[in-house]
Amino acid sequence: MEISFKAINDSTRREILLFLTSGPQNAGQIAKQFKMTKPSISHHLDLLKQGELIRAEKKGQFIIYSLDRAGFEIIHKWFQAFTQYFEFPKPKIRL
Amino acid sequence: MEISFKAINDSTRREILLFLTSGPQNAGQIAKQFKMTKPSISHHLDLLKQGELIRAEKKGQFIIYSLDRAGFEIIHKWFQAFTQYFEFPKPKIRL
DNA sequence: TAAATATTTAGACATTCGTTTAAATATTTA
DNA sequence: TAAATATTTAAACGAATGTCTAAATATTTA
Repeated sequence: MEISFKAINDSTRREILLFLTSGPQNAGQIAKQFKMTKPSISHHLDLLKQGELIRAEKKGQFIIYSLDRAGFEIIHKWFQAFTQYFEFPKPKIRL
Repeated sequence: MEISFKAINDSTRREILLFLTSGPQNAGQIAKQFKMTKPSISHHLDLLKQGELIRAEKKGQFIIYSLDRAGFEIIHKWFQAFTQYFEFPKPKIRL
């Protein structure tokens, strides 16, 4: 749990998560989105993985990253303790 | 936004938030819950306030802290970008 | 107004964090 | 098997973080 909160406490990592909502991507494609070295992105990916927000799957010489439900569930569960006190608007349904 | 994520990336601060779900409390009462000095708690309260997760109201010689909807909404909005990809179970209704 | 109470501010310090460059590992292609 | 490609690991370093003690500010009470 600790590490999931840590993982989302960085704008680069949150952008990576957002990027992955468009579908699984390999490390190189992810790194290409940022003006930051590959080792830095690799480190961010590692933290996201530790926080169970993404998972990695080796495919030949590539490593494919995708969103992992587990970490989001951790955050969601934490958040729910507060939903009793506030009502949050539901997202508009997109027709 | 940045600061809201930072604010919840600390177990003491998350415990303070949870404690405040039982209702508004003054700084001393909050500090009493933790084995940590008052200045440390004061600093945590300041960060939570910066993240708009709590608000402070002076009442005589006390300062009363309570949950602030604004910060929770920031986190909720961010989270919603991912709810399209995962379904999260609704909390059981307490009868 | 002096003392007591509640809380914060300031300064210091060790630890953690985000980034970089250089080197290592693994896989594919020629 | 040698070269190229994809990605990570290691080491270093400045910046940010969490904690403490000491001092300051504000309010209430005697």
